[in-house]
Amino acid sequence: MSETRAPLFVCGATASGKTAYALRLAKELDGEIVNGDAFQLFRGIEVLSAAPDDHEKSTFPHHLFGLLEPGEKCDAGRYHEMAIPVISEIQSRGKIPIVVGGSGLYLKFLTHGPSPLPKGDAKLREQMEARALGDLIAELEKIDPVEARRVNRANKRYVTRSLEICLLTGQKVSELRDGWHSKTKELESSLRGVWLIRDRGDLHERIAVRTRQMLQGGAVEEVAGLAGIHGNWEKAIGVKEIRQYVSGEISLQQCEELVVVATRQYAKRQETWFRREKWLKQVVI
RNA sequence: GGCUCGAUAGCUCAGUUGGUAGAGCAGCGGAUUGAAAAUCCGCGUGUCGCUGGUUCGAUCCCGGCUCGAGCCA
Repeated sequence: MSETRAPLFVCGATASGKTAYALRLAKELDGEIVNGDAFQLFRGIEVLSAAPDDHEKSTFPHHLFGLLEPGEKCDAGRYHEMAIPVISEIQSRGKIPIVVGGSGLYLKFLTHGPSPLPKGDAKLREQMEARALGDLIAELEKIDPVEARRVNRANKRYVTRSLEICLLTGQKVSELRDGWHSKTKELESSLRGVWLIRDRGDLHERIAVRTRQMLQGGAVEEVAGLAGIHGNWEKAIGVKEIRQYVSGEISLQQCEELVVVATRQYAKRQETWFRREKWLKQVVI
């Protein structure tokens, strides 16, 4: 794997202009685009997830877009498994993989590698979901007191995950995680990537415009068309709001306002994530 | 024209028997290696409409004015 063909990461908040930036890079560096977005993996929600359109995709090879059925399950680990062979295949052809996306956790699996922790167990999670938070914390306390102190106890999902790992491995999560974290630190000097930063007001404006285009450009039809199909895709911003609109609970204008707000909040969380990735080169647009 | 009610944070409103005020939402900040566009945590940002009066002290009480809603003419 030649150094010059190492993947280049293009990160940034939603609506910051990653797609356009990546296409320019692809042209400049003779690269190919690899999706780094958790929701653009799914087929049938291209508009809702702001995936690149056919015209954009026609200029350079695009990988990992719309390859999952809407009903399929996915997680950061599966994404990693799918992306690694695609990236090496691009490199083997002498091209540079340009990974574009805003899903911090998914990208981190690519940049830092997956931890040796076991993947989620749906059945176990269902059981734990039914239990009280205090009960889960008490059990975690018995198995791994260090983790019980360290985990965000207010976040049932994180407590559940910690306990899940203990139960599946018979080991202490805290020790498993510590070992892995210490190993990934030195990796960062070899990573290449940019974080596209846009002025907050400008970003909000772009979110407002894009949300309107999305709702008028087919997102409502996409959501309506997938009625009855359950899976990860339903957690995309806009699904809940569009369903409320379709059922007549709220007006289209209210729907638009709610989606805009949710998108702005998401963009802020993304910036918090990328701010922590010190290896990313900041590019102010 | 008369009467009544309202005017407090970006928005919707609560409150102060007179000691310069607080909720929700928005906003801002943070956490986050296998659900992540998820999930969770922290932070109040204010000429209390304007103007006189009473008072040691007024956002609160009294008068006037402005704006808004309603009722009566």
